Amino acid sequence: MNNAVIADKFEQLADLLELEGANAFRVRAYRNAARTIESLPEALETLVADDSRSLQDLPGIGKDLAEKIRVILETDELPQLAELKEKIPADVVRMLRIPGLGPKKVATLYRELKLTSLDKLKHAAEQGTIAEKKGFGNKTEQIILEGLDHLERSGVRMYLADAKPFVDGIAEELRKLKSVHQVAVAGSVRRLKETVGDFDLLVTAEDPAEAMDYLAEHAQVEKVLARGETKQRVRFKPLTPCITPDGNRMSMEMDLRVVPKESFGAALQYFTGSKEHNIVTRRMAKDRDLKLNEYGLFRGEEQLNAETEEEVYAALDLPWIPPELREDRREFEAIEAGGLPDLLELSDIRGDLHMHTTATDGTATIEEMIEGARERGLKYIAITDHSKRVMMANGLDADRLRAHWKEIQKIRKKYDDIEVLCGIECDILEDATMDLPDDVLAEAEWVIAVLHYGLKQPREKITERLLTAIRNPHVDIIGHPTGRLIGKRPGADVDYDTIFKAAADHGVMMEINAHPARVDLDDVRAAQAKDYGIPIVISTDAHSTGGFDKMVWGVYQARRAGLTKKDVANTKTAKQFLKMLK
DNA sequence: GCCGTTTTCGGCCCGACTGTTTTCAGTCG
Repeated sequence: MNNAVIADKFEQLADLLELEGANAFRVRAYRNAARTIESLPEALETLVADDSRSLQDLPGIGKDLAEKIRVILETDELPQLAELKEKIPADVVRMLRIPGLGPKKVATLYRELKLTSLDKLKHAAEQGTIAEKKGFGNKTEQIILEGLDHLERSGVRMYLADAKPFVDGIAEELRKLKSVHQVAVAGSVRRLKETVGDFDLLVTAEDPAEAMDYLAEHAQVEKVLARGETKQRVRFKPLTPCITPDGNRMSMEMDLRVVPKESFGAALQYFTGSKEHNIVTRRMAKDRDLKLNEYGLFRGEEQLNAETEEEVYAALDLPWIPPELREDRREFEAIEAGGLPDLLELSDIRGDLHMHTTATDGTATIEEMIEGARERGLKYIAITDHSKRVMMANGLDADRLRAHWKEIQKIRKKYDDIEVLCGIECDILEDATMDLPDDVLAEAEWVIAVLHYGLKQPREKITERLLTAIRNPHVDIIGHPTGRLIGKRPGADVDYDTIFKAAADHGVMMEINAHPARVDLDDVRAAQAKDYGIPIVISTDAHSTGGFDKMVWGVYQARRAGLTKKDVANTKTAKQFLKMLK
C-alpha cells in the first residue's frame, strides 16, 4: 500500500477525532505522523519487512501508531477510522472545509442542531436558525452560505511559475510607496513550492496604513477579508492561471503583514514557514530560554537583535537555512551531520537534454532550437522528438527517426560552440516493451524512456515497465518518471525503491522535468534518487525556443530536494557529460 | 498520541483577527 494512502487515513482520523472533541495534542500526533509518512522516501512496507529496523524510529511514530500502521498494511483497514466514519457523516467532515468553521463549531452544528448534511446546513443558515445558537450569529450564517458557495472552489492552487511573477509584481509596486522601507515575499512562494495556495507579503513601513490602503484599492483586489493593525487579508479577482481540472478561473488570497524594522528578520523567518519548520525553531528557542515570535527574539523582557534572518538562526546556533529547505524534513539533521548542501543555481546549468522540434509536436525547427539554445548560453543539447506511439504528436517511426537524425547531423556541423545530440523520447508501451527496436535505440546518442500511456496501471505493471526500460542497455534516462500533470492527472503508482535501485545498478539517470505542471520527479523523490547515487538531469522538454526558459522551475524543484551542482549531470561541461554516456 | 541528561508525567509554537461577547472562544496561519 501507498504511503500516501496510509497518511491520508491518519489525516481522516485526525479530522474525525477533532470533531469528537479529542485532545488537541492527540489530534496533532496523528497529523504529525501523517506528515512523516507522506514525506518518507521509502515505502512503509519495505521498512516493516526489514527486521533490523523499527517503525518507532520514525519521528512522531510511537508504539500505538506503529501498531496502527501494521494493521493498515495487513488488512488495508483501520478499525478506529471505520468506526468513526460510521458514526460521523461525511458531509459533517466536509463542513470543516468552510473557512471560518472549525471543529468546535461544526461539532455544535452537528450535535446540537442535528445538521447532518450540507443541504441541511444551507437550509438552517438561510432560515436563521443557526444564529439563535450561543456563540453563533448572523455573520456566521453569512460565512457558512458564502463558504458553501465556494466549497467546490476551495483548495485552489497556482503553479509556482504563475504565482511567483504575480506576487513579485505586487511586491515591486509596494516598494515604490513612500512610507515603505522593505518588502519581502514570504510563505510558500519564497520556499519555491511547486504549487502555491496563497500569497504572503511582509512589509516594514513608517505608516502601515499606506501599504494596506494601496493593496485594498489595488485593481486586482476583489475584497478585503480582514484588516487589523498589522495584518490585512485580501482576495484577488479570479486569476486565469489557477489550477483546476475544469479550467475555471479562481480567486487567490494574500496576507499582508506590516512589522517594525527591528522585527524584520524574525518576521520574515516566521512568515516564510513552513509551519513545521517554525515549530522546531520555536522549540529550539525555548530550549535556550529564548522566545521567538514574529516580532523578534526575546530573552525575558530583553529584545535581542533580529533584524535579519541570519541573526535569528544564529541565536539558535544554526546557519541561515535556505527557504527551499525549511520543511522540517532533513534540514536540521543535515546541519548536525556536517552542514547544509550548497544548493544548485540556474547558472550552473550547461546543457538541456529534452526538447522537441517540428518533426513531431514542437513549433521550432532543428536550426531554430539550436540557435535558441546558443542564445541562452547552453553548451550542449539533445534533440529528443517523440516515438511513434504518440500519434497525436506525429511520433517518429524508425525510418523517419533515422532521417531526422541525419538532418540533425548535417545541421550540427555548422556549429562549433554547441554539441547537439541525436536523441529520442521513446515511449515505454503498456505491455512493457519499448516503442522502437533495440537496433534503432542503439544508434541514438541519448535515449529518454518515458511513460505516456497506461498511467493508471497497477503499481506492479508500472514498475515492470520502468524496469524494462532501465535494463535496456541503450536507455540513458527515465523522463518525467510519474507522468503527472499537477492538478490535472495524478502520476503513475511507482515503486520508487525498486526503480531507483535498478537505475543505480544500471547507470540510468533520472529526470526532473522542468515544466511547471510536471516538475517530475518531485522534491522528495529527487532527494531519494540522490540518496541512491543516481545522477539527476534537469530538462525543459521545450516545444519551442521559449520553452528553454522553463529551466528555472526545474532548478527550484532540485533546490527543494537539496541537490547541489555535483548531483546534477547537466551542470557538467560538454566534454565531461559526453564521457558519462553509454 | 509522542517524547524525554528537566524521562514514565506533564508538557506539546504562538499571536492576530473575528464574531459574539462584555472578557473570550474559535479559527487561522
